[in-house]
Amino acid sequence: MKSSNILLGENFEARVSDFGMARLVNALDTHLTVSTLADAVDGSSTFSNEWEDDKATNGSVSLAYDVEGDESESTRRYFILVIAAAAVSFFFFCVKRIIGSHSKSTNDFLRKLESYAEMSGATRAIREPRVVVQTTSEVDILDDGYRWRKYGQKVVKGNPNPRSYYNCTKAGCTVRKHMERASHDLKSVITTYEGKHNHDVPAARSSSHVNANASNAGQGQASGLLQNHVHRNEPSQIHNGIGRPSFGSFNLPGRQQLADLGHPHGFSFGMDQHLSNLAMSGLGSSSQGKFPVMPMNRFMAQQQRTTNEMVFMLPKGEPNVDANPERSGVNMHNGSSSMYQDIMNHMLLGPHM
DNA sequence: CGGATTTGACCAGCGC
DNA sequence: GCGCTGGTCAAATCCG
Repeated sequence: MKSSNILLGENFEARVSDFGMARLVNALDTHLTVSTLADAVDGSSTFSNEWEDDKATNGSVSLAYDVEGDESESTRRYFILVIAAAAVSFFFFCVKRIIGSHSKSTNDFLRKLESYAEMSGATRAIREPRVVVQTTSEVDILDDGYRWRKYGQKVVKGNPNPRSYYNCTKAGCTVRKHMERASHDLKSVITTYEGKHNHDVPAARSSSHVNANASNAGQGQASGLLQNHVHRNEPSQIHNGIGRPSFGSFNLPGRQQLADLGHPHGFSFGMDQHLSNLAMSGLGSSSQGKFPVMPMNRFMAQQQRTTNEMVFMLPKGEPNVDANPERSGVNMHNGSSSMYQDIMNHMLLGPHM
């Protein structure tokens, strides 16, 4: 696998509805939209790329990027471009995983995106990669398949809800995460992952993560429900979803759509009206509530009882590059349990396989 | 009894 | 230098 060195700029945040790429994959039954938009920039030139994948997928994707000659916008445009490349790479990773193809046109397009990122001078030292996952959930516990040990809890400024800190229990694995309920929305759970697992997802899960937050009465039971669904029901669905794509068509409304969304620096994966809340956005001092939300399909009915919306974000102020090939393995087949790692690998490394 | 959780203390970074 | 804040440590406690 080749690392793409795609850099995610500061303040990058990405949203993906619901949890697990496999579930996302299952949801992609109509069309996706990928677009980028500069904030109130007039396009003196436009980069666009129309791409059409295998006929079997009936898919087409275009990317639009608006630029202007204003020098003061150069930094912003740089970030937008890089983020766009990362987002599209992420998107194409999804596509490629779904259709199981590596068509020439796909790879050409991805290479073009990569080259754009590199042209932007997108190389910088980074700290541990981070992924922020936001979900609307009745329970605090989001089962990502790994086993975690709680090592601390803290009330942070601006949020009356305590933040819980977890370590991966696997020996030698330094991955950490912390979870908290959003102050503005008690149903919203924000999980921040830091680092990358150096091991596979545990084959079986114990109840290690249950009752991690004693302040939430009854969560252990609810969490157990969630885990049951994740580990019994989902794998079959995931398996069915991968390699059996059901894409409709992709189209790219570009800036118009995002303008409608009212978000200045966004790009989004627009699904049809069945889809609920899949969006990616970058730049800006955005709070979660400011993100555009794109519709995304409903799936995982059991999961939805507790988890309705999932958002992936690369946190602000965390430039991310991780070109370590030893840690770049894609683990899609592990289903939702490896979602976090997939996100990390492909948002940071690109879709090359 | 072993592993996980709780929780107060401690530490480091940052801004003033 | 000091205070604030986020993050981590570790002893005590809980639980299966």
